Amino acid sequence: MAETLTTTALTLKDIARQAGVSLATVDRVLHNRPGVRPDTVRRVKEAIERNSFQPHVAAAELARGRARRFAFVMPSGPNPFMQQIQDYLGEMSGWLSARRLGVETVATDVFDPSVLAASLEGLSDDYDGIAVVALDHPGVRAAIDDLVDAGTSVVTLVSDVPSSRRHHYVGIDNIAAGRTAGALVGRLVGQRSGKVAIVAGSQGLRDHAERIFGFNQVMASEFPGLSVLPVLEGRDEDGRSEQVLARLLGRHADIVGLYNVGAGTQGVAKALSDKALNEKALSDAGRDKQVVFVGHDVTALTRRLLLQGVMDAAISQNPGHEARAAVRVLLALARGEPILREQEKIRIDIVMRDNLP
Amino acid sequence: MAETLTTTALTLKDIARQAGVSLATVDRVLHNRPGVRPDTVRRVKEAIERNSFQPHVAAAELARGRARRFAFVMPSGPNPFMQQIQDYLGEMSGWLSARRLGVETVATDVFDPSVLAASLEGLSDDYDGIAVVALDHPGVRAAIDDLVDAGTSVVTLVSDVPSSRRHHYVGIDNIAAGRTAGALVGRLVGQRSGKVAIVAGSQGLRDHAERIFGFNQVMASEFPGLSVLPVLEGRDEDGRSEQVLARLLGRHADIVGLYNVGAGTQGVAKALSDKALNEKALSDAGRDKQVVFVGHDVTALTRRLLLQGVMDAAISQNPGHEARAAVRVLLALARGEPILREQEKIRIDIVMRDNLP
DNA sequence: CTCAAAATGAGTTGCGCACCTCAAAACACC
DNA sequence: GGTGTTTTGAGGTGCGCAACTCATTTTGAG
Repeated sequence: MAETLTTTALTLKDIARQAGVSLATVDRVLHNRPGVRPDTVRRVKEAIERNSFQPHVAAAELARGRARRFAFVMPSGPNPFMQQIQDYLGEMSGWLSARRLGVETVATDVFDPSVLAASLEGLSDDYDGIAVVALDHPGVRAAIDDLVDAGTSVVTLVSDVPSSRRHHYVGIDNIAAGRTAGALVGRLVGQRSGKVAIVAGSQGLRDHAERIFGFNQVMASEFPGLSVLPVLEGRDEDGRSEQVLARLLGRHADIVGLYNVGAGTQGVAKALSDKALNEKALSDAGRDKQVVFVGHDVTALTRRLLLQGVMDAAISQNPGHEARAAVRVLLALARGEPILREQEKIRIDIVMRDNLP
Repeated sequence: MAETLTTTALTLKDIARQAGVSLATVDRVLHNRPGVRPDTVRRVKEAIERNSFQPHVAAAELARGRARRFAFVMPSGPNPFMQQIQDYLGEMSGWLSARRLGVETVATDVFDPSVLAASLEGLSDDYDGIAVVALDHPGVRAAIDDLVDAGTSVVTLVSDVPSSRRHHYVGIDNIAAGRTAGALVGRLVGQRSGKVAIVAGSQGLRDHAERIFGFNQVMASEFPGLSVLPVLEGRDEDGRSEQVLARLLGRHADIVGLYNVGAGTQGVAKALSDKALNEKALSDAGRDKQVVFVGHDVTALTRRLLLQGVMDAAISQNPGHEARAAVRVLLALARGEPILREQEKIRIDIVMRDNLP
């Protein structure tokens, strides 16, 4: 009836006795210190295996005694999503200080590779681990690899540099996110045929490009009745996004779907509702006359738009989860503990009105 | 440029000095031990506040020295979702034993209130905390309250007993989950009108009833073109689910949507694909002839059905997250640490083909 | 067999805190 | 002022491990 998953009470002393060596030797093996014969190493490791012994993390942490410092290198500028991540880091402060962990945020222009690389370079002396919202660029990759070589743990956050030797990536697969957006737009449009608009910040941003790629993939293969219009670039600004989209909506009367890849949501929504108003003047349109609108991230704004029915779905990555996962991964790396991949994996959330978090 | 979120290096000794008292007195205040004048208590607490001091968890854990034991009271029988939770608990074994935490699973008939209550009664002697998949019944509520009175931490898992004094609920809002399912069926059906079928395990199960309630709520208020047929009860069994659904599909040619509330997914899918085959014999039907199928949980089966396009969406609660959240909450309760509500909250996930985890 | 190098044992210290004891001091009451 | 009670101080012990020193033993090379 009761199945035991774990039982332990052993200490290093027990391992030493079982292996027939002293505590000092076990310690040497455990921390890969030199001066132990290979055969002895094997005997100790066997004893550890046999008992599936795990050093008591609390004791280890206490004995090690070092306070660890982590840096979060984040974009300067008023990005609401990044702000959310920082807010959630702030909420962890009690948790962090109870573990003697220091987390500091370093704001920098992550969009300028040389500035970002320069910001990273100096950090390895001051920090045990670094989480960075990274631009995928050779200079940045080199800076990351230098940090890793210097013994600093590095995780990329939200935006990855797969070619670097970073230890971990905390974020979503943006191609899959784009595919998800495409499937949603296509399915929610239903049997209607028509055109689909895309508003992005810039196609030069890796994450935006990947999302667009995934989106187009799905549209082409599964929704032949929908034709995708050339991507509009709104630079993640409300004003410009509104402007370019309004012009497009004016030119094409048969737009049935809209994918907003990045920020600038306020402007996009404005252009869309203006259009709806105009049409209402002409005919009393039902749901089927409306444009299906899918965007990214759950912010105060998108939350409101979802509740109002202006927006149909938001593709989201949980910023709180990302903040905590990054800290946990850095901590696990610093302690030499294994990473719980399943726990740290960031999911692509589909958020609609009724499952708003 | 660098903003400090946390800095600490203080110890209890520093607090004692600042408050002008001895270590012993600080200890008394910290652990609510008697024998300290109110005025002194205030001074000590002020010193703690002033420095936002947090006791070092590792040191506290080590000094306290107690190994903690938690029990997970789960349904016996082959429920794949519950099996997943247990699997994820198993994956944590390293993490658990490194913290000297023992987690054991207790299988019982959670659907029989007296059996469940009896299982719970004996547990408070052996365990510091208990997670239970609870049936909402007065007897069970009483058993939970008894455990709480005995000083045991209790969290309800997946299924709640809101009227009890359990410390926490780890699971989703099933009404909102039903609403989400309703919105998905309605939106994916599009402009078509017709009938919608519901297959549940039993309307007597609180979670199923709540989901159905939420589902109907949305259908009634937002999709007047769709009429919901009486709920079929499949007892979460494949055979029976297939049978009742097949009969319904035979009687109503204009079924355009299907909501499977619980298990029995295999049977539901079978009935659905048989119908599709029959129709294909008559006319070469496009997507618009198909039945929109929304169910719950991501298992090997639903994953396959989503990939095949048989199923359109699965409403899911992350079993790994639930397992870990339950453990973390029990641990936080045992240690007297605060619970990170945001972290432990279980979301309603919408899983479609392209965002399959 | 000799000697240096390598491997190992034995032991110490301290991390920060919980928990305990015992004595001293402060206080309240008559 | 004396007595009993409450409050406080001082100190010790140990949790399990990391990190270190120094003495001793074993090993391998010559």
